[in-house]
Amino acid sequence: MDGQELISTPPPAAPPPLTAPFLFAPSTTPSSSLHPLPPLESQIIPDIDWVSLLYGQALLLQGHDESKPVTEAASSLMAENGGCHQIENGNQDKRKGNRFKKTTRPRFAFQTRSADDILDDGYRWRKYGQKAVKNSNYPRSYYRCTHHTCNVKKQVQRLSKDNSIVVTTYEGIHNHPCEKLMETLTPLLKQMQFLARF
DNA sequence: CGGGTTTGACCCGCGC
DNA sequence: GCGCGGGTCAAACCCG
Repeated sequence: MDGQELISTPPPAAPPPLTAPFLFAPSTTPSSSLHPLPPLESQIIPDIDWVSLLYGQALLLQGHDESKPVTEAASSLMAENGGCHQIENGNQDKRKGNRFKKTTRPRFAFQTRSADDILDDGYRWRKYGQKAVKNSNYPRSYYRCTHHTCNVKKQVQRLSKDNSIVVTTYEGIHNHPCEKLMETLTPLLKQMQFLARF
């Protein structure tokens, strides 16, 4: 996370009051891949909570309804916050099985100014491809979340206009806790549970 | 040896 | 129908 800056525009409407604003602040600002990315000189947020950006932990902290799948809860949360735009994604899993099955997956893109292509968002990613993209000097990298039940993907590409800008596109929502955040929070939660007994 | 990366091949949608 | 571009696969390779 060091040396990375989120570059994005504020959402059209003011974000709703949140129980943990510090967690949600970045998540209300990503620019959609459906729309032109914001000008580089727009708002810069130096410290980003990448985990909350992906909603999963925010849901855990808010104690989301266990009966609901995380993805569903996350989708509704996203709709509430108006932070992410959903688009219809075709062509999922083209290669094997249900090739032309159309699915709707949340997808959003944002820009960061960073020397590193890979942003430490708290999740573990496995690279599964890299392609040279037309009209771009830099290749696009494809990553999948390594969690066995998670089907979240992301694409990372550096802007040819300004090679200090990295465009990251997330597709899908994590259906599992973030390992890094859990590592951090577990001792705290244990301590809180211990103190709550008195 | 297991997990991650690299990279060429393959597949599909789309525009002409 | 064909070629192009984007997305994915999977074998080979690398590394701790």
